[in-house]
Amino acid sequence: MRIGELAGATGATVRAIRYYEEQGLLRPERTASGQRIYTEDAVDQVLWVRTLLRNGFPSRAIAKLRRCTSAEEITPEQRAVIYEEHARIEAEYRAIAATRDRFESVLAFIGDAPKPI
Amino acid sequence: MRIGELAGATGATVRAIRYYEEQGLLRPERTASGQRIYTEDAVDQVLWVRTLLRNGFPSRAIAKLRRCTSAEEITPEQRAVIYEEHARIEAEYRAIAATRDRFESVLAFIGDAPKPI
DNA sequence: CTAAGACCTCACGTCGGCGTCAGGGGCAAG
DNA sequence: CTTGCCCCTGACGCCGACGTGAGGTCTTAG
Repeated sequence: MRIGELAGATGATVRAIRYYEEQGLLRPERTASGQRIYTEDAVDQVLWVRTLLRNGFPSRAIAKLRRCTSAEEITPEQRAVIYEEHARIEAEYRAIAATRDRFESVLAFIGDAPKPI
Repeated sequence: MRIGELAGATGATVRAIRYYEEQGLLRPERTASGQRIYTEDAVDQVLWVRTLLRNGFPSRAIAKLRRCTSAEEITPEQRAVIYEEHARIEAEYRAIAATRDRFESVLAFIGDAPKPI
């Protein structure tokens, strides 16, 4: 598929997809004339990349993990990135959970009475 | 307390605290010579502001919520902000939880074998 | 063959949350 | 009184994840 189709399938913009490639997150083939050609897998890859980005992953961390596909060896650096990011995401998860709880208790009062935030 | 003490008590930098004021998130008193004076409450306020910012709240949303303190009326706009941000944080919570789970399953394999991300 | 799209590569603009000077004022201790 | 530290107001810098042209090329429908 070409870039426009991939964009449509993922909800990303064309510019964003080119940006992901620039950051080493995607490696599409090229036609003789230079147009990018993506496999079907790219859809899931882009969706996953966007999930990670939304969750605060720096694109460099994603790029480092990018090469660990099924049967390959995992490098110590990749292992470090995984531990590091896991810790970060665990902390973020707890923070979000706390904030969400606080909002829910606020919502329990809204509709009737105001509540301080 | 003065700004340096507040910074020490909250882990924020002096610059950050001045920035929060610039965005309407804090309203310290001033001495005759212009120095900022904070009450004890400011510590919790700053901590809460930073929690919200870490959780992806735009500072303008925080500013809009800032005025709804205990006994006051809540405006429709504030109500809207609360619902809106609650939806956002709920979505983010689910996304983070999913990513965390994915990482945990990866971690279950690391140390022994590589696992795709 | 031609015209409309879709695509290409630079390359500068934007936005939020501060960092980081520059240049100057306030204040408690010795 | 002066030394040293904290404080003040601008104002520019930075970084990441794109947006937004400009100016040219490719592809495909008619």
